[in-house]
Amino acid sequence: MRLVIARCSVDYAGRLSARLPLATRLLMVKGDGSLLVHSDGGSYKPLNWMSPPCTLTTAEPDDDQVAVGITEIWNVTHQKTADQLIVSIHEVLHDSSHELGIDPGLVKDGVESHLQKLLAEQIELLGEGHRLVRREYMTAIGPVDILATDPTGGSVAVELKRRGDIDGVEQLTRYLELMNRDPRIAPVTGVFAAQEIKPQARTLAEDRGIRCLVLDYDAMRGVDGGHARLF
Amino acid sequence: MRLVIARCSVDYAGRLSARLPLATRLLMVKGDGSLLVHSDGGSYKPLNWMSPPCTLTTAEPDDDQVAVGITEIWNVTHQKTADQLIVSIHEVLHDSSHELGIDPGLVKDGVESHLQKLLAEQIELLGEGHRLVRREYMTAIGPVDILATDPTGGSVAVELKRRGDIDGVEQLTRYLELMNRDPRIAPVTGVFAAQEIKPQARTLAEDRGIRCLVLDYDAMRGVDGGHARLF
DNA sequence: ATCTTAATTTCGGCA
DNA sequence: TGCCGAAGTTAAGAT
Repeated sequence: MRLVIARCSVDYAGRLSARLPLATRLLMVKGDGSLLVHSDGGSYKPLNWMSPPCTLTTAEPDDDQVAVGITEIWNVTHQKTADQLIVSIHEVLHDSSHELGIDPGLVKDGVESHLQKLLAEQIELLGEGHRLVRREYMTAIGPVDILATDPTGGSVAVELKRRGDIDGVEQLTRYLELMNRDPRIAPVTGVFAAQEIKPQARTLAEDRGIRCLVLDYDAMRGVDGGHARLF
Repeated sequence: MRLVIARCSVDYAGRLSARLPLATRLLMVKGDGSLLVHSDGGSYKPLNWMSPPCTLTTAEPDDDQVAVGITEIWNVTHQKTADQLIVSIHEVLHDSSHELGIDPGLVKDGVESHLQKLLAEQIELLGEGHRLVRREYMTAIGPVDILATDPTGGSVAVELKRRGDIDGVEQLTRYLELMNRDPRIAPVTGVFAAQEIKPQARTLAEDRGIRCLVLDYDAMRGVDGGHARLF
């Protein structure tokens, strides 16, 4: 990885056109040739960037460019889309290279897929006598997170979210509409399950006859054998 | 901005738990105290990070930590959510600080508004005999991107997206419901126009009697007189 | 300030 | 490989 602090301007031409006026910024050149342009604020998104696979070539400025103070030009071109990022460097304040090696990568815990797996294993959290039919039950407009049956043998469609807001209720509503048109599985009732359900989402769901279920992730994981938390 | 290259491991505890095993990485400390952890690959998203507003404190490792080779501990805590990022540093390979100043920011050109302008100018892409009524036609629940008339004099509401997915169909459906209740403009038909329409969105749209239209941005820009690109 | 919508989204999973 | 949905989404615009 190469780190350059430079006074520069940046032009991007690709899916849109964009320009960064002259200022001092960090240019991060990664091992795969990709480039990030970062300022000293904002959050993790760079001011501009080029994703791999891409190639970086440097060029000498022409006379006009020298006249306005440009000392070096970087041209980063995407290998498939031909998107282009052009960095006009006026002054280099720092330049260092570092060998990082490949990264083992991030290990996550506590995402929706895990919650889905736990609820499938502990399907009676939906109520006594419930049975799992299958996870990711496919419909024409997408997969229902969990399909189950209630004690009477009726179908139950479960939409699962980490945080339950209105979008999730809308999503479940679409599934229920579609599935209730299919005589093979109708009637289907809905359960909206999340670690946290926002009041507006609860109101909308209950107005539509959808049952809300708040899940305790830690408790569910505890039942699962309780592997320790990080801290 | 402070740039540190270090062998380190990172633990995050907040909305989820995550861990980065020991490896050499770039730690970028921005002027607002936020921290990005970057590897030498991937795209612009860091391996892990803490968004502002947050505070960085450093601590000496305890005896156990010294025993496993930790020389320094960084604790980055979000000021509102109490999310925590803990960097256990084993070895510092580079450490430099740089004054960047505030950035003038990115100037963009060529997004959805441009597509809307082009379609308004080339309204017959909706079909022969169509006429523009107006862009950004206001309704009680928000502006319809384009309102036009078809050859029979009926109203046509157009929802425009760069990428057409289900949300856009829902949005247009709401507009159509509302407008068809207004006897002055009813009946109104819908057109869902985008550079790319996802299959599920197309299914939902056609199920609701909404016509789908795929737009070729480059061709539309060419017809527009072909104003020059940046390069 | 809060909410809604777009993004040069990126990222992971599954057909 | 391509499609689809989630993300510690982030960011910009409107209310």
